Amino acid sequence: MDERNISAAERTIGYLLRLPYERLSERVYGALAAQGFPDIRPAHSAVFRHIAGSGSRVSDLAERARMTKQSMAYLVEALASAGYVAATPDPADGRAKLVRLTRRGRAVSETLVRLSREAEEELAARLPPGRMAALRRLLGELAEVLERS
Amino acid sequence: MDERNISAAERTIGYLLRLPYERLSERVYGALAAQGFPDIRPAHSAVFRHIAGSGSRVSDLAERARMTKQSMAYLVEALASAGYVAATPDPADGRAKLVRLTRRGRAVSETLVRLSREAEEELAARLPPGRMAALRRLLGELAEVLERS
DNA sequence: GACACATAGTCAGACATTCTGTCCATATTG
DNA sequence: CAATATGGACAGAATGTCTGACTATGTGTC
Repeated sequence: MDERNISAAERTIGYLLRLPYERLSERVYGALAAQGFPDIRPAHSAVFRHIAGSGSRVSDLAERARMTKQSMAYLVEALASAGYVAATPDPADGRAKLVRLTRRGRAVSETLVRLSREAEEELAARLPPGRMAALRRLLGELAEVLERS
Repeated sequence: MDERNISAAERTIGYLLRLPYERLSERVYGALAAQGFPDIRPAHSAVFRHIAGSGSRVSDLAERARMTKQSMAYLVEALASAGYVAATPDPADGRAKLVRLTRRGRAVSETLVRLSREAEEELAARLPPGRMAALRRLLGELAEVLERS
């Protein structure tokens, strides 16, 4: 059996999910760097994706991103020292601090969403009409099932 | 805007791809560990996924996995010292060596494919009939488009 | 055949991203 | 108030990736 071209049957669903994910990441974070945010890396999306407009606690961010508090704190610290987020004490809890996006952080967040949408649209244009919408719909259903566990 | 529950419109396609990928990875590599291969981690899939039955060069593996020779050599070395692969000189090229799966390496490869299929089937059972097949088909089309670039 | 260039692999070092374990300060609850 | 839980910080480690520099071998041209 020649595995140079992995047969369709042997492509795991994980491989099929990972391939486009990585290509999109490369593209989006490359473009983000070109637009003046070279220090934002894919790992930081865990923060941008989950942070609330009113600010979030590190613990909350960690839980939503399914990582340890320490790992999330590392990401937040990097973003804070680069001016993308700022932390203020949580008035409701003396132990906690609220992490908020700065203006620059909001710019990153909006740019990420825009670049991702653009990448998706360009990819959609290379597929038969409706395919990308169907894919998005299916992935949404899958996410719903997964979030329920 | 409350971002605690990311609205469907704001879910990037990257996020939608990444979510199931990560859940599947956790599950598959957790099960693999439980079946006696605790030292195989997701990064090693770059080797298992691309290695040819007749053996592959490190450079070839690196290129197919889209990583540097050095990074691939690091993964191969870890697998070699744990007995999952073995390297022999390439008779056709004195600079090169051929990396081959050992019996134990083939067992891992087969187990990975099986576990992934099982995970996919169980997930499919939690979706309306046909959805997983449709998803796989769409991801296959997407991969075809992406490989062409 | 010699030289120039390309390729396979290695060594060294760096960095990013995660983890575990430990600890302190503050809340919460019986 | 005592006991426990929680938010966060500090220290250390493992993993996986990169760049740069290097050696040895192969390839192609004169």
